[in-house]
Amino acid sequence: MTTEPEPSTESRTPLTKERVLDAAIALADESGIESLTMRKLAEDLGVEAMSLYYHVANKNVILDGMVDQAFSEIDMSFVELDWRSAMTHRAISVREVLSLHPWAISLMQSRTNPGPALLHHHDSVIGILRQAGFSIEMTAHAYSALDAYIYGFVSQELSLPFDTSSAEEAAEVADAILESFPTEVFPYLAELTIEHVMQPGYNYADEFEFGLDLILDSLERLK
Amino acid sequence: MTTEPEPSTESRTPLTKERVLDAAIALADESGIESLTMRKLAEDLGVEAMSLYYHVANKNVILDGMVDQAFSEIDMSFVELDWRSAMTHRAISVREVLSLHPWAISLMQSRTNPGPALLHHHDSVIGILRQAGFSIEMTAHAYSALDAYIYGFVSQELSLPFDTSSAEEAAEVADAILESFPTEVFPYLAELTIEHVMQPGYNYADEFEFGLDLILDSLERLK
DNA sequence: ACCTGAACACCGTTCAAGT
DNA sequence: ACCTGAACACCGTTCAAGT
Repeated sequence: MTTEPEPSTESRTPLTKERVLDAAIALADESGIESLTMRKLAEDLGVEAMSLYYHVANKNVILDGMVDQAFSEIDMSFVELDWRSAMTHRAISVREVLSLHPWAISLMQSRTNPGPALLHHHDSVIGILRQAGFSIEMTAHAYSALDAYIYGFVSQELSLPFDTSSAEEAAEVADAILESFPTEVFPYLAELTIEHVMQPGYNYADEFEFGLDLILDSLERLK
Repeated sequence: MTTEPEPSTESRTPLTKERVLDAAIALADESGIESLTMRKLAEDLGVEAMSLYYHVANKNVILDGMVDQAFSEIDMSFVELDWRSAMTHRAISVREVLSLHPWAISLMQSRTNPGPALLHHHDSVIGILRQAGFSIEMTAHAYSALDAYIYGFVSQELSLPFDTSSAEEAAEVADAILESFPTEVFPYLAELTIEHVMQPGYNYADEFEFGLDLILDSLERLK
């Protein structure tokens, strides 16, 4: 019985901003952004909370870094495709990354310091539209509409209290909501829920590409 | 010099859940959702923090109530219009209310208890689409796409560090971002910023209806 | 019936101090 | 150079107690 636990080799590696960021992302991925406290983060890294302040100025620096890290994970191979395929692939890839890191979209919306990965991503998307012949103005319109749609869809999806690719879970939740009011009071809501959402095979996740195509169809026409 | 300050007539009115909710909304509107603490809210109401727990089970009940209150403020007169005008007017009205209560959209996304005002709103929108001849499936597609777009646009707009209906403020912020990197590194981003965003008369807020029309145009074609 | 004081288990952060 | 203990000014919430 020694008085000190053996120091793990991991905890002996000196801290760096990178290690702090990686640990913050791992913690937020696993336990949710509300579990990301300076004290818990320090614990995961084998140090005291106060040690973190030697490597980052404050918690906001960590949050900004996490967002940019997430953006750097977006698959950029869409830059090789024609504009419409490129927009589709980038939308799917953005959605994938944001679903993998459910904290990212809310952080994005509360933080306003664009990092290098975000700027690079923006530049690539704008470049594709410009090279495809979209005017500057139409490029701005297109980018605004696509981003609003993508972020809005993912926000909605992440805020639903069930896995959107599971028809069973969706049906259960829909059923619970249905039972909270008489169907005569909200007849159209009841109809849509019973005859669509609660049907086997319904998949809210499938709505993503449908809505995306609505926007892309119109853009193609206006090009 | 009396030992007790005169009790204001206001603070003598007994608390109710409604008064707590109204005060919570007033506080969040004025000082931001991060200022809404049980202690500050109690102070505004002239009681101690612990008194609030006699009227509401916990803070989440207040947050849920605030969201539904905001939804009840949406102008419902769109129900009289043809489907396309109705969708446009309801989108504009939702955006207005969410801009008036900047805390509402983030609360909506973190809370999952739909209140009566939200359910009624959903039912009305679905009813318009169904009566206009949209199939159940197409109604689901349309609603999903429109809501994703509306909430996404408002989220983006509220997260920008300037008033989106001010061309001057947008240009200033754009200029600051531009100076954070050499223009050769992100040429397309630089071009869009300099030749569009920083031009006099540019108004990000104007993008809202353009993107909305992209979706509505496609829906009209598919109807 | 309605409100409160004291307490608990948390936060982020500062600062002087340790090695 | 890197880490920490103690402290500060906060949180939401419980509970027994006051009127």
